[in-house]
Amino acid sequence: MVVSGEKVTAATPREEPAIPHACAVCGVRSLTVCAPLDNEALTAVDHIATRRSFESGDGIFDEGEPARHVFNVTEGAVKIFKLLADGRRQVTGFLFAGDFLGLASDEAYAYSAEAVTRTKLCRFQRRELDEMLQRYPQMERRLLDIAGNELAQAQEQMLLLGRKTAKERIASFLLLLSRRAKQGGRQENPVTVPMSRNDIADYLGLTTETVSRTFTKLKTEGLIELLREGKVRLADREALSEIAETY
Amino acid sequence: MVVSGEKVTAATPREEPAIPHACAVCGVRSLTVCAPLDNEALTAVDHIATRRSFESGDGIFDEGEPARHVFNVTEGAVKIFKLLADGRRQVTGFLFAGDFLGLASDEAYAYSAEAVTRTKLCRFQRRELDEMLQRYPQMERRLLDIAGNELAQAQEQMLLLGRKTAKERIASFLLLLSRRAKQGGRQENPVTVPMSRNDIADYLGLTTETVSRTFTKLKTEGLIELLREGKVRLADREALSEIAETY
DNA sequence: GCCGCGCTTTGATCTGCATCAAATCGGGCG
DNA sequence: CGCCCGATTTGATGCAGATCAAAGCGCGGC
Repeated sequence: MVVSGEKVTAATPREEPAIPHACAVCGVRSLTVCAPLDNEALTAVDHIATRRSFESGDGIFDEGEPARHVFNVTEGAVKIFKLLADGRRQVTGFLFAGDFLGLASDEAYAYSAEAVTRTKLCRFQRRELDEMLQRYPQMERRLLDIAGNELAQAQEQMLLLGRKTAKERIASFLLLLSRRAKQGGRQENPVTVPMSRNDIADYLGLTTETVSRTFTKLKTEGLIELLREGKVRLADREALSEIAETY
Repeated sequence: MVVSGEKVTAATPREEPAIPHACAVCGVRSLTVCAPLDNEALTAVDHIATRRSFESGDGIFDEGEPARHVFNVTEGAVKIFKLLADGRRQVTGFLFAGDFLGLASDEAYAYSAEAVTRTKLCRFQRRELDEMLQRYPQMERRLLDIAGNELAQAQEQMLLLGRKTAKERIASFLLLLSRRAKQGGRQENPVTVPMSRNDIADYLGLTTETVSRTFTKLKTEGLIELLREGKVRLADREALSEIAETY
């Protein structure tokens, strides 16, 4: 298996250069399924991992496809989504550095995944990772924790989709992004909003227009400031929290 | 009655109870986290389990409460839900015999749980179950599977809440109930709908009135029949599937 | 068997967000 | 630097489902 490198060295069937190993210098390890691993386990994981890069908009996998791989996001942002036959789309999550991608017990992916920004992933054969999980039970326990957190997050999102108003949804979303940025060691305020209005709309069960109008309204009310490069300053976090009714 | 053909360790210092343990005769074991356990493990599980009964409407636990227990539903139906400060409610799931209740890695329950019908639960101290999971890795793997399935189901529900029309939601819901009834060994058609219109509304992100109207419309169109005791006959499953766009 | 009350159904009206439409922005590229 | 095109914002109108209101009904209790 050749890691697709730069064109200049394309002919060489050699693997990555002789860095100790990539996992050893992984900046997001403490956030991932790899967090509890000792050196021996980490070396083993390193041997079954391959790194892949994606440009903004690149598909990573499609719903229904055989789920042969799982991933860790090491850089960038990813959206996962489901489609209806007529093209209606629901974004069921955004993933950032440290997040696990591909958790689903079934044979096939339950959703599609696509890079939102330039993104780097750490990829595993599911079968090989399963062996890992058997060898290192602390890894399996960690994965169960991750699954539990995702489930709680999913339920929070159901509450949002089923019962919150547009304004509450946007406030909740901004606070979620900020919270996630903080826990990933990124800047929490102003927060970077790397996804398009349309992606946000499909995540919040709204339309692009409503998302845009609601941002404008929050800005007019002085609760947020819209900055360059998709950054948003949460000017009155207190008030936003009150509106969101959570976090 | 002793389960025949299984090994009985002569060295066991403890007597088995005169009555076989409840786990041995558990009718839903094959559906639960206990499915992969051998006799020894099952006996251990039996010792840390207590059985509890609930009447329709009884609370089982509340969101935010310290999550000291986890449960298996052995009979009946349970709803889990989250509330907003002003009383808006989102039912995030209905659980039936065989379902696991309380999966959430955190210290506190992420949602409230309440019996929808007369219900029986098998209750574990979370701490004791955790020890179990360490002793019996196949149980932990099973739990990870369960979590994966719940996650997939949650995403399906987000698609429903974010993007489906009222009619599509009701059709999806009826098919889901029927599918779950089948996999739990209950009658799939006509399907029993044990929860109130209001609970259904709070699950589907609608109002009671819209749920009622939509049932009526489906009936008028000949797709379903409303029978006694909350049973619904799916008269044209084909058409319902087409409307639901899934399953 | 009858009563009463909560649940469900049906009806009339209202509204938040969708839809349709069009300007404006902004950033990548020659 | 200026052009171009998709993304965003803003505006006008429509509608699915919410809300408000009032009958039906069905089930448990007596």
